[in-house]
Amino acid sequence: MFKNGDIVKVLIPNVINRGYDYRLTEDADVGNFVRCTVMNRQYIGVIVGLGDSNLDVSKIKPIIEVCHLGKMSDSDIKWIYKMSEWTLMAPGAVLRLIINVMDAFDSPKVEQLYEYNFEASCKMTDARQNVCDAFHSNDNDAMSVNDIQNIAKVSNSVVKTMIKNGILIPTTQREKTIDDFHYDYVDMKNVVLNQEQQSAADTIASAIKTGGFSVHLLDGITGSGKTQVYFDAALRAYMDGKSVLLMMPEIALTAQFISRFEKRFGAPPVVWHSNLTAARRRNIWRGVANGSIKMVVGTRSALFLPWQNLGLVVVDEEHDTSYKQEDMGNYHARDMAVLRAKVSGFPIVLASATPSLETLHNVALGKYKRLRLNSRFGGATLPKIETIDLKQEKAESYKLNESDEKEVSGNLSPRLCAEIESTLSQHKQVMLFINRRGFAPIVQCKKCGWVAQCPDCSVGMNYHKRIGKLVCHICGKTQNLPNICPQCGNEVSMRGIGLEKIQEEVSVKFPNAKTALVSSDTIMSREALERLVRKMEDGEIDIIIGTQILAKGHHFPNLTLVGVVDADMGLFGTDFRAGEHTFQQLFQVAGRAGRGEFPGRVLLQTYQPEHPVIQAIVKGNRDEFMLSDMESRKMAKMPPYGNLIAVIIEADKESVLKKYCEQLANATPTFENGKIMGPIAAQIYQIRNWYRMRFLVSGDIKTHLQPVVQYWLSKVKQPVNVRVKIDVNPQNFM
DNA sequence: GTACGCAGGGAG
DNA sequence: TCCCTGCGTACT
Repeated sequence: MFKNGDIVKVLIPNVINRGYDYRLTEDADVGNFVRCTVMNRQYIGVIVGLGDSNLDVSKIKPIIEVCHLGKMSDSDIKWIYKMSEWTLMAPGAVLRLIINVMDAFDSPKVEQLYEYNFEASCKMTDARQNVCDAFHSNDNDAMSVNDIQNIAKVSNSVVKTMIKNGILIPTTQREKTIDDFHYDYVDMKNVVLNQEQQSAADTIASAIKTGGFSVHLLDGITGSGKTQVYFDAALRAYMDGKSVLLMMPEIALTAQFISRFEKRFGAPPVVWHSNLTAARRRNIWRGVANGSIKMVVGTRSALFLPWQNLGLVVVDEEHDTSYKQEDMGNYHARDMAVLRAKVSGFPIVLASATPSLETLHNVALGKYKRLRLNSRFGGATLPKIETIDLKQEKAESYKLNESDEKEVSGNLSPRLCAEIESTLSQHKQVMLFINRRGFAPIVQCKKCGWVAQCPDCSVGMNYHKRIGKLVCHICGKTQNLPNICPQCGNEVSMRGIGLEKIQEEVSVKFPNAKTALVSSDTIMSREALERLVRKMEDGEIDIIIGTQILAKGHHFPNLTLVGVVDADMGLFGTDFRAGEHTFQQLFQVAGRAGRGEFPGRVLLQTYQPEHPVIQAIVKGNRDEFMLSDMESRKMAKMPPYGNLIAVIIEADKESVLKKYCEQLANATPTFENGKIMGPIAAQIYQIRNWYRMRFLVSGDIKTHLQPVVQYWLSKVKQPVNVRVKIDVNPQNFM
């Protein structure tokens, strides 16, 4: 306990902060949130210890106030520093992930709020639908104009018109506060676990009871009932008075999932994701901080809520790449969750049908305990998976109009088409998977070879037929499609396959089928996805054509055929994880077929039917494939058999970038069992007009690379207008 | 990161 | 002489 007048060290939630000293104006403790100023700006910081700078007393400012809402425990603070050590983010940058609800300590704002008037009929445009979805994702709470714009991602004029037309109606100005909610859960005892599930649940339960750090991998195929097992664990920890976090990727957080939760726990979960109103974020943050919210279902950022007495974390779909944060700092939420459990000493559950290689490696080392669920629920059988060799079975070309002379080359092989035909005739549904948005990934001149490029990034632009424009998939910039080549004036052609192109082919070859296109371009919110799921369930769709957004989470009982248009896509990247990720993705997609009472079939179109990844999926031998992939990583000393840190240098001026990289290259330290490679131009050299170079630091598994990188970077002064991004265990090699 | 202060250059 | 810009520094 510190006394009024003591000098304490306060961590400021700021990208560069490592702690500043302040004078207390009242008694306070380590872990207390305090309000203070840095350069005349107010921040909420955290007391992390006794002041230790040798500053003149006159320079040390007083704290404005101690906030009596929540507290960080010693282990929470330790976790911040551990995470900082691991990711090489400043501790303040880590704290900023926690204190990201800026107004959590202010009294609620008085703002005009609006309700959505569901009685009013109006013309539904895309933008208005997004507004409607924004209300749905916040339980139809009243919202401010600001919230509506931010969440629905619409302009002010859309909101204004909706107010004028009476679709949005002004309502009370008071925001709901934490006291307006009650979060009590009980075991509804309406689920009977099978023997396998029960034994897994018992193992986790005993870990919760004993306490202390342990990692459990809940390893079971889709439909094997992983959710109910971790629900069981969550209940036990909750009943023990512990706080519980159920973490999952954004797209797995479905209405289906929420209703299962509600059924089991007797009340809906507190849901935390990126599309919440400011008031709701504030409420949940405060509720977690004061301990009244003890269970949250949320995306990766929920790990950074101000947890009190956190006693269990579940990471569902632990292999999912969306756990890797890449814009605000570089951290892997799954790994940081494990770190948090380790520091605080509580059990953590990782769940997946296709665990990551890193996790399986930890199982092999005996660090993680594997709990297998083998039987599929309700007797549903796994789909039969076959390949179609595109070298043997060429897709037939087609005419866009009967009268056309020209034929367009197709991408759906005769066998796949025949299977679609027969599936449709049985009144069953078809899913076609192609993991590329838009119509064509390359727009090129037929004569001179000119390729449409993004003016701000060094990548080609994709043609999107739906909006009739060229789109950059890196920065999102759109441009008009040139009618003729701007270089030589000749005709331009579309090359490569995209989602929209497949839809075109489907509409020609199956003119009577009702199709739906599903990608991040057409599905802007979880609600839009839910609507689609409902349409699918109601049989309003015959053929659903989509990207990986379709790969998980949904039961479609009538879906019996899945066609993967290009199974080779992603197999031959430079990324050493290409095989693993392709396997996981195709495995997940394959899992969509035949989840109901009807057996499913999966057809993979490929030029490489003998490729080990394809063979592993066909034979369904995940473990064998993982073993062989693991072996090749071992040979190449790649993770998990080696450590990697990517250091990406970005600058808006090429000269500055070049000079700094040169200095860094000259300053590379030598160290045992590892090396620093580079600089090379990053795979995407230019993004949003910033130039990018990349160093790769590698070392064997026992070498800690973080201190090497830290020492190396500290030797060269970083110029202004240069960004240094440090990516520990990079997942992506852009 | 970002506010602020200083030095240097151009316009009046 | 004033003001704008660009760079460097310090922030407790």
